[in-house]
Amino acid sequence: MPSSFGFELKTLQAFVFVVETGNLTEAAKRLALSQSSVSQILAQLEESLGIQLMDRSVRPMAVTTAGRFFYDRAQGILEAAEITSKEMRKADFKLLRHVKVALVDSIITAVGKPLIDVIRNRTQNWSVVSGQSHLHSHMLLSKQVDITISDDPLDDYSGLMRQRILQEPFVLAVPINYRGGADISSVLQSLNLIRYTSNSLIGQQIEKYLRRNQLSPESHLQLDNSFAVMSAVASGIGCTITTPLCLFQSGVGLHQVQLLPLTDKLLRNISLVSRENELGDLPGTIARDCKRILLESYVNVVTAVFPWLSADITGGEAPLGKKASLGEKAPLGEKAPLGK
DNA sequence: TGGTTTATAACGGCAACTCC
DNA sequence: GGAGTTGCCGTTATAAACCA
Repeated sequence: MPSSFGFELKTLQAFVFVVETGNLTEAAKRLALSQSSVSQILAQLEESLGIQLMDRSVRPMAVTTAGRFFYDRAQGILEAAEITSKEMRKADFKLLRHVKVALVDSIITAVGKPLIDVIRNRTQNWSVVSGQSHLHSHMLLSKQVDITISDDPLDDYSGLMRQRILQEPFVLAVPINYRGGADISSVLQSLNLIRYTSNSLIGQQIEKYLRRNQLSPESHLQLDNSFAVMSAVASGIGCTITTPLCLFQSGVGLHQVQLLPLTDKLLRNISLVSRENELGDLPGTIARDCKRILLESYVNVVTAVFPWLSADITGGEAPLGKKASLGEKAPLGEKAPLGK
């Protein structure tokens, strides 16, 4: 099949040899072809490109300006082809070349360092972007990233592989000196609700929950990040509905607020989503590592302060505290197993 | 003018394709 | 599956152009 580019690698090789030797006969020797063949190859190359690469008015023929430009490009193409050829022959695909991961802010703030270490150890090259989860779906579908770790499992799209790495309950966060009733109606009667902005996924989930429970607190304060929300709660401005991970990643001390359970349970899932059949077992491996990291760096810390949360924070199907993240036995409060 | 380099016509080998 | 056809790629032979 003729190449749609107007040249093939072998043709480029011949042209490069002609330029480097300045001589068809010498180039032909290097290529183990006849001088005639090289002459024809060169003529066909010029015809298909529609431009003169060699000046034949002088002997030996000289390269034209266009030819000089094409020579530089041809060298680059041949070098890339050679590298690719060597890499393919080595056939070492245990490490993927470049993996791009999008992480929801709460994950990267809470466990970013160990998680990036995991990605670094599993790939040759990597890049991580953060941001709000609603932006990640488009990036994954348009192949701007390879993996997302966020609270959006992209259930509406096919051809994706999803692995839940954390399930946690939404909770009521109230100032540390709050002494009123523990149910949400009582809390909202005495405290302003500090909301997450409605364009965030977590904000939308909370709004849905409020409508379902026929609660319509006034909207005085709407903030776009967990640090701002939790700082406002800690300083006594009001209460919020959030998750333990959001509190954990906010940087506000766990002892600076009270957490109360929601009577009508609302859960938040953090999932690792990747395109099917593209990355081998890497997504599964990273998902397992994520669960381990979350158990060690987050769950154990949070449940030490709020033991009643241990029943509701799970990774995968089983409660993280009871069956550990990797199917290992690590009761909450005990040291999670290190390493793989 | 002879040696060197390049272009071109004619031809062969081979793989892919078609037809029976 | 085998025979015929086609097109591509390469070769040889040779003519033409260039240079010292």
